[in-house]
Amino acid sequence: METPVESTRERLLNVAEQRFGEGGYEGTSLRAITVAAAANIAAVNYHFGSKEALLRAAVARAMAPVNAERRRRLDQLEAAGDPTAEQLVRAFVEPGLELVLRRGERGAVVARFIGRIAFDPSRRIRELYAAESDPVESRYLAALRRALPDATPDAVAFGYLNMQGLLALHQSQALSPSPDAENPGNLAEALVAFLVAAFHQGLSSR
Amino acid sequence: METPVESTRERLLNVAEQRFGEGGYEGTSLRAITVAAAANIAAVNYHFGSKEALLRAAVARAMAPVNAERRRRLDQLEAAGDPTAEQLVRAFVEPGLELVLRRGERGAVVARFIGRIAFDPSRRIRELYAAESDPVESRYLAALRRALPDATPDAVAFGYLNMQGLLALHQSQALSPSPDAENPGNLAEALVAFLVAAFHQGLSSR
DNA sequence: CTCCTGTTCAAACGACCGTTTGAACTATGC
DNA sequence: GCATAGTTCAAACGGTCGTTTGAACAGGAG
Repeated sequence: METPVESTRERLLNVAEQRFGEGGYEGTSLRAITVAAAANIAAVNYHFGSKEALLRAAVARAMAPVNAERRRRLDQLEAAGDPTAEQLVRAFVEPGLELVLRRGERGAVVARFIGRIAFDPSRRIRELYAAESDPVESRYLAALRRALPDATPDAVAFGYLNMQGLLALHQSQALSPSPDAENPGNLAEALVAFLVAAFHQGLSSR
Repeated sequence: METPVESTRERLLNVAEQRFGEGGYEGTSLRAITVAAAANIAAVNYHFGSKEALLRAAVARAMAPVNAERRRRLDQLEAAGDPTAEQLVRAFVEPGLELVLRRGERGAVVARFIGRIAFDPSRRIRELYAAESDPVESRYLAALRRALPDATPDAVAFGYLNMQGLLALHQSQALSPSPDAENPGNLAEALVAFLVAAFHQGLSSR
């Protein structure tokens, strides 16, 4: 071995990210993960404690840079005055899609993993994801309410939910062949335009 | 037995609808279904042939009235001239949410089932759903392109994908506590307004 | 060298999975 | 009556699941 290669723990997280993203939590066995990671079955329980703890660790690792970037953008926007709805939507959506843009194949794997887990059939798993994506939510909601004074708080919350959902949907690539699959940059622009229009026009009438 | 109660086949479909909608396909065992339906394990393979065939039958039964209503509305709209984007969005979204409105508790169960299966982690299952929801798709796309002459075909397809996705998301109740959970009528209106705005403003710039 | 801590390993645990079997039951047609 | 076709049943099939066990291995500290 020339390169000090990844540790067993890292290999498990990498493979878990990929397989959970492809087959979901229930649909992926620890044996499939450990074989692909060239690790022993018992390694999962040694390093993480259980299958669900492995998932939790993978979600936390995958969400950390996204949350950090969202926080950074929010700080920057709010330091310059009251941000517009478009700026806020951009600050939410782009960090989620930049994964795909900037990190090549691994970025696409991470994005699909995040998107898939966010909509897992099991409420338990969805809540596990929600806990990791929570930290910036209330700040975004407050800023959006300020940017859209004509919309009721309920309407803003409704829009935020739709934004979260559509982003996760595109991340997971669950929407059959997305027309922008081969061009993630266009996807981000199209999604931002779509959401901004919906926020501005579609919510005020409520 | 006084009432001729439902047949084993119907009870299996009803329970499958409910359980698959709660736990997803992988997360729901045939034993859980047959116990709740007061049927023998072997009944599934006798009446349907396999677990997947049971799912297929349940999806077909659940989608039939939705597809029929969408077709009916499309026929009616096109008979009266070129429909607007709002009319088309309404004709797509409302049949999917009317389930919840008109059929009480069972309607909500069916809606959640449909929404959940549409985003199942397994590509196989998603394709099974897509096959059932296909028949009206091309008609909608063509009508939408006519209603939005300023948007490119790709942009219209992108909007249709988002509409499909958001509807399924709200049907599945995967978006944590939806603010309109207790009032499905409002949900339909809000979703239509949200989507119509996005279609009109958000797609023309592409 | 010896101890010790951290890691990996093959093997097995009990539980649950979807599916199949063949016998038992039911009702209808003759 | 009897045969027949449709349905239900308990039981078992082989497999896979997440988890646990206890021994083997590694390498730095004393």
